Amino acid sequence: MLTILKNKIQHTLAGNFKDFSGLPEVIFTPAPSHVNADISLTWALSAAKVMRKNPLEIAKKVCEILESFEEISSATFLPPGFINIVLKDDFLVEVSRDRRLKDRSKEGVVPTEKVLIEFVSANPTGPLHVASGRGASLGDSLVKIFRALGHACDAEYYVNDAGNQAELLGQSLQARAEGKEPPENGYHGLYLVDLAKKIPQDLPKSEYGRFAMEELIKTQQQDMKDFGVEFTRWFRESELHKEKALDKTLDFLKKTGEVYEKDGAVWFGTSGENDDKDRVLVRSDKRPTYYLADIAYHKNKYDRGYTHLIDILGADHHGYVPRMKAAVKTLGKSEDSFIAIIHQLVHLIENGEKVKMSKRAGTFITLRELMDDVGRDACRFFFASRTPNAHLNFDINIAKKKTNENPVFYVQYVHARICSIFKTAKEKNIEIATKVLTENLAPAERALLSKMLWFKPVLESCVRDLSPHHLTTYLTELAGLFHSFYDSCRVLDENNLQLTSSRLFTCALVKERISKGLELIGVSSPEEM
RNA sequence: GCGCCUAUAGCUCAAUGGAUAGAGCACCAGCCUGCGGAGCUGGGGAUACAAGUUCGAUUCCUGUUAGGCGCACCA
Repeated sequence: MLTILKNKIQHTLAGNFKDFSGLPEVIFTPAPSHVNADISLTWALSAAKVMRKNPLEIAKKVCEILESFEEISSATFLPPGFINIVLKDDFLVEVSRDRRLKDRSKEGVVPTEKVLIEFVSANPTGPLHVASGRGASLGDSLVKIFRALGHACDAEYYVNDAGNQAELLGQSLQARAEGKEPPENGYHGLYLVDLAKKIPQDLPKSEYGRFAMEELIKTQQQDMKDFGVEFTRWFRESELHKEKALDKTLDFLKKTGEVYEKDGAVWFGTSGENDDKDRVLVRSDKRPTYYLADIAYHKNKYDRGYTHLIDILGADHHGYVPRMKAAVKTLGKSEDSFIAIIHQLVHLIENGEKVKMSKRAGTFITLRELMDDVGRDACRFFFASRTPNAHLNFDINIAKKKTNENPVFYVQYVHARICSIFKTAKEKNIEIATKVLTENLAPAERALLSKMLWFKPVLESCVRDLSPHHLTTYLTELAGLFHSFYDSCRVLDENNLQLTSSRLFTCALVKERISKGLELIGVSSPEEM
């Protein structure tokens, strides 16, 4: 409904200023707290450039136009040309009742865009560590947000089960089974000690690698499940080999003329605007590289009908992006059909010092340990609240405290409080209204309703920036406004049942937003805490 | 050496080029004979440094400093 108003304003302004071309788009932003309005526009400021007129005069004219709108109570302008809109209470109430996230105007249209987000994709040689948790949180939240807004979006985990890692893994496992230390370049994590105890008695040693890998894949799948992350598909590299996808991809690439042989290896001419040097596809010993397999995998994604591929990678793999972009281009796909989200690494801090993590030495902290210490909700909320391309500091001491130093409790508490109110209301047989009373709307309740206008726009920001952190910020703000409302507006008042049921409805709306928002980042909405 | 990312309050995080830079936690002062005090109200406290573009810069450009990551016929 807010979109409808925006479009209406856009058209009206276009009509009123039809002498000008290239007028800016109308963009609604929340009004800053000190101006006491619902919506702000900077349209006059940007229009001033196009019109070559004083922005303040434009703003004045716009306000005159907006004042005639039936949805708008007042429109005021301030230097240098800000416009602040106060909605009429009944319109605000109507809008806040609208829970639709999907745009109904597009219903019936066959979706032409299919997004595939690939994330985590950790090697099946050990349990998942905390950095994978960040990628998992990002990916899963984005998939859920994309879907909530009505986009077709799938989630995929690429299982690298075909490399020569299985052999090394097998050797490491065998060493552990014999009570020895794994080979120098092997896997030293203690998880293999536990796994060694589970080796079936009649299993030939040649199968140890396979066995360990399958077990570790199961562990990773359980980790993801317990972390609240769902994948549409766990795609195995071995599937590509089965259908000779690497050979076929290589043939395809050869036809483009960018493939050549040198020193007995097959090279791909990726250098140029993207990459800084050419890359090997097939080694001189005829074994394909990971790169060729990954090109085949991405080709497979396109062939399955996905129009937009999003890969979520840790910063330690960012150098990989240029060659993938080069490959995408050679596959005949537009460069913007492939997007890499690079998230910076997670630094664990314990007792004020950085925890050094080494996968080879087996001294890394697993996602499982973190979840057990901190709880899934706190983990998910914490990971989701930072923009991907910034480093994330994770203070283990604070995390372990399970105190309200983590804002997730602040948000969840709103949900628990509302549930408690509902419980009391039910005991007293007070019904929830289907509408909020617009007369005598208390300031705190009005502020709360106004905040709820921004739920969907916030989700759209998340899609725009490919990050769920706007949502956690929003939820914290919404929670703050609710606590404030709760404090100043008594909900249950048996002397005024009409007001009571109206406020119960406001609570119901908040509860819906909070719980939906938390759900989108994989956090639970407890009814009691 | 080259490339990518980052620097905002004591801590952890926000801010499509906009207004008085917002929150949570911590700290100080208040608030419970009513729906959950894991709460509310008030207070102090921040854009690494230097130039530039702009009516306007935390945001964009350049440089400096500090930190993280990457530069394989590994994945």
